[in-house]
Amino acid sequence: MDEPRWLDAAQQRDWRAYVDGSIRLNEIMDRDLKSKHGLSLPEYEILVRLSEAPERRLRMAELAEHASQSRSRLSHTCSRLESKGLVVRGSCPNDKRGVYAHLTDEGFAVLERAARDHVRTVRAFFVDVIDPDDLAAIGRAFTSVVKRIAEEN
Amino acid sequence: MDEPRWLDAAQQRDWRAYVDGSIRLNEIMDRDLKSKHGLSLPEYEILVRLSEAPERRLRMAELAEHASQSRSRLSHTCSRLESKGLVVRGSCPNDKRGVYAHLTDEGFAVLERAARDHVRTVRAFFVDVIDPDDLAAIGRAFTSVVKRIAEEN
DNA sequence: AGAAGTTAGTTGAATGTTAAACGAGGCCCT
DNA sequence: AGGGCCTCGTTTAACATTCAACTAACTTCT
Repeated sequence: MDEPRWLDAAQQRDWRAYVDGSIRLNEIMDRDLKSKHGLSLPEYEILVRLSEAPERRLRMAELAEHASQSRSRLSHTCSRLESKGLVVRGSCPNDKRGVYAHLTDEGFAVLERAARDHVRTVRAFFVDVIDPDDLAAIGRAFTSVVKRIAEEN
Repeated sequence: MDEPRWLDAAQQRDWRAYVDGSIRLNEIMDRDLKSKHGLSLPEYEILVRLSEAPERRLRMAELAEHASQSRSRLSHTCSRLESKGLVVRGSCPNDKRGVYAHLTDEGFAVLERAARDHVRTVRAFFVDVIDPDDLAAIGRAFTSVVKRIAEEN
């Protein structure tokens, strides 16, 4: 039965502030991108990762990993992005199972415009409202979290 | 055209660590609750808020606010919870438009069991892998974020 | 009182996500 | 070569979420 170690009051307060804030922050980002650029946050994330990759393309599995999405979800989302003309999929020369997702010029253009607004929102609701030291702490903390989760598997 | 203030390298790193970590953390929590207790994370959140309310009940709008969900979403989710027998809805004496969501005894029992596992997961992947000072920083930071978002409207 | 405007909550349709199953190709071993 | 096993990406159907429309009830103003 084994009683768990419950969080103390301060830990609980901090954890909840995070849970709450992160949900609301997500909503804001999503709403903002959708209304101004017709992109959902996950779609935006995909475009970002592609834009940073060499030749602006990535294998589906890599892209899924970078964008923290399931493969299935990525597959669906890419289909949508493809039908909007922001991404094209092509086959992979050395591995015939493989598929490259490639950011189109239009995709890049949309992303460039979206990123301008996005960074303003990130500042307005996150970076510029918190202490720089706290931002660094967040960076450290979530880097540990990501590492911990990666180890799990 | 008004060039935005882009994030510097450190800010970008920290922001991304957070985005990445929070997505993955959510997935872990959700998967864990689902597999062990048949609850999604949003469902769990609803039960928690109800359990803490006086008489274990809240008006739909308050509950939506506490659980950071849209009213529509809450309505659907509550229907599901109701059909599982974890929640019942009843009418509100003074405001006839109003509806109370009320945690059932079974809902409370399910929550109690789920919470034990949940806190372990929260510790294993979050609280116990980060520095206590960083946790405090997270608390401060996201409290500001929530406040900032609340002011927006 | 009663018209106009607000707020509470739900609904249904469109959209997005998840979970499981699948086909196709690669890899390794004998 | 070919059997067994793994990975790649997609597909389908079930499920959850969003968005806009809606009813009912409260409020305000005259």
